[in-house]
Amino acid sequence: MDNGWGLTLDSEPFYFFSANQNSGSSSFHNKLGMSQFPVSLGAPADENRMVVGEVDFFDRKNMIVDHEHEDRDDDGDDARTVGFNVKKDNSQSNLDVNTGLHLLTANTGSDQSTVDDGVSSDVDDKRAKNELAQLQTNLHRMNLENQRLRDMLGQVSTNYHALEMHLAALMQQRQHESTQDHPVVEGKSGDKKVEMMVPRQFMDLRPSPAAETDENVSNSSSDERTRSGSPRNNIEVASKTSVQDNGKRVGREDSPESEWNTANKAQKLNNSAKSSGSVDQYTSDATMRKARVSVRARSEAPMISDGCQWRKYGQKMAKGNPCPRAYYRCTMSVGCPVRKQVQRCAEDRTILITTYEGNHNHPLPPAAMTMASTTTAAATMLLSGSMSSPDGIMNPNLLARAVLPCSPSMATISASAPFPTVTLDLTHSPTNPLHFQRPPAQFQVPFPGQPNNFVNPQLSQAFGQTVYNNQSKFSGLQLSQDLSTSQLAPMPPAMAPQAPPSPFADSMSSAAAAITADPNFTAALAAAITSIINGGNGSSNNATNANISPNTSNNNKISSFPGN
DNA sequence: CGCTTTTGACCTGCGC
DNA sequence: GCGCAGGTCAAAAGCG
Repeated sequence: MDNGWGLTLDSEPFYFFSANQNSGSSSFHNKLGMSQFPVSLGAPADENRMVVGEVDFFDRKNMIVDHEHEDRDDDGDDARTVGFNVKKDNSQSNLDVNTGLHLLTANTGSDQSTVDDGVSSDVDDKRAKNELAQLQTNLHRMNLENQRLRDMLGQVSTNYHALEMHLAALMQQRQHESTQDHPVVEGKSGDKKVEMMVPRQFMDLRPSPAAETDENVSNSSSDERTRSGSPRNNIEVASKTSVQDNGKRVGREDSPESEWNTANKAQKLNNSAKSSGSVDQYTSDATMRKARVSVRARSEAPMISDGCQWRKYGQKMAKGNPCPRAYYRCTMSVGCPVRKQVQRCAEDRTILITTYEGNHNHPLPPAAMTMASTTTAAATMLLSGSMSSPDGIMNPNLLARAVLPCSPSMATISASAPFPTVTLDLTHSPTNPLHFQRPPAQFQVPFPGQPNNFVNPQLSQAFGQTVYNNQSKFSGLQLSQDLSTSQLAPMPPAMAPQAPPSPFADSMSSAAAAITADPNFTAALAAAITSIINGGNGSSNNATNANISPNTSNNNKISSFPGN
C-alpha cells in the first residue's frame, strides 16, 4: 500500500478497517474513529465535493494531517493507511484524488490537464498545497456542520428524555388507577408499569427503574451489578442460595469472575424458581433471559476480530465436534461480564462460530461498537420478538424472519438452548451487493457508487454510529437510544446519545420493528459482521488453519487455535 | 516481570 | 444416585 496523495479507491472496496484484536484497534481508532460506515453529511453538492461521505466526523481532519506526515517509504504496510488508501505518485505532481465514488475534488477539471510539462515542480507543489488547503477548509466546514448536528442531537435527546419522563409519569398514574388490587413488587415510581411492559427485555439492560426493585436487584446480571457499583447484594443472595459454603471454591466469590459466576448461579437459581412459579413471572422474565448471539462466518483466522480485547480462560471439547471450543472473556474492563465462545463448525471447518453473551459494562471502541451493536440488535429482536407471543413461547421462524427479513435463512433461533440464541449465518453465498466475501486480512465495507446505500439512519444508529444523513432523518434517533443505551455498553461520550435508556418495551419493540422493517438490514448486518471477520492485520492472517490436536480423548488435551 | 495461554480439575445441570 | 456434558477456575507454563 502506497502512502501518497492520490486517493485510490476507484475499483477497490473501501478498506476502512484492519483492527487486529490485540494491537490494531488503537491505531485504527486514532486513525479512523467511527468511520466504519459511509456517511452522507449532506455536503454541498458543489464542485468542491470531496470525500466526506466515508470519513468520520471527528477524524477527518486528523486523517489529512496524518497524511502530511506519513512515511512514504513505500513499504506498503503502513497500518495508518487502512482507512484511506492514499497514494502519491511522485511522477505526477497533480493531486489525483480518485475515490471511485464519483466524488469530485476541487479543480477537478483543471487537474487533469496539468503536469508532466516539465516546466516547474514549484507550480505543482503550489497547486498541491492549494488543494490541501482547500481540502482542509472543507474539512473544517464539515467539522462545523458536524458540531451543529451534534448540538441538534443533544437537543433532540433532551426532548426525548423529557417526553419519556412524561410518559413514565402518565403510565405510573394509569397503573396506580387500574392496578390497585394487583400489587406488585415494591419499587420506585413508575416501576410497576414498566415491569409489566417489559416482560422480555434484555436482562442486561442498563440500570432502569425496574432494576431497582428488590427482586430485580437480586436477579440482575453481573454487568448490571458492576455498573451499579454495589454488587454485594447480589453476591450475598447468590451465596446464600446457590453457592456451596464449603470447599475450595468459596474464596472465589471475591473476584470479578466469581461475581459473574455467582450471578450466573443466582440467575439459574431464579430461573428454576421462575419455573416453579415462586417468582413474579414478568420480573423474572425480564431479568433472567440472557440472549446469545451466535455468528457463523467463514474465517481462516482463529478468531474474528471484533474490536474488543479478549482473554482466553478455557477450552473444551464439545460433544459432536472434533474442534475445541474456546472460551473468552472481555478484558477491556475489569469485571466485564461479556464472554464469547469460539468454535469451528464440525461440518465445515472454515466456518467459525462465535457466540457472544452478555453486555459490556464499559465504553466500546468504534471497532467493537460494530459487532456489539450488531449482536445486540439481533438479541434485541430475539427478545422483543418473543414478546409477540402472549404465552412467552417464541416462534423461531417468525423471529428469524424478523431478524433478517430479506434472508430468513441467515438467522435462526434456538429456543431450546438454555439461553435464547440467535444465529446469524453469514456463510451463505451473497444475496446482495453488500454481502460479500473479501480477503481475510482487512475489514472493509464495499462502497457501491452511491454511499447513500448505506446511510439509513436507523441502520447506522443501530450500528452504533452517530450518523446523520441529513437533518430530516432523525427518525432513527429513538432507535439508537433504545439500542445503544439500553442494550449496549456505554458509549464513549462523543458517541453516546444523551438520553437515558428507554425502559419501555414498546419502544424496544418499535426499535426492533424499525430495524426489521428496513430491507437493508440484512445487507447491513451481513456487511458489518462479515467485514469484521478476519479483521486482524496481516500477521493474523498468517494464522491460517486451526491446528486441532489428534488427541481428542480428553477434553482438555487439545492444542489451541494458533494465535489464540 | 507481568500478562496471556494452557490444561487438569472442579462444579453444576440434566437425563436416565 | 450416577454419568455425561458444558462451563469455569486457577496453577503452571509460555511469551514478549
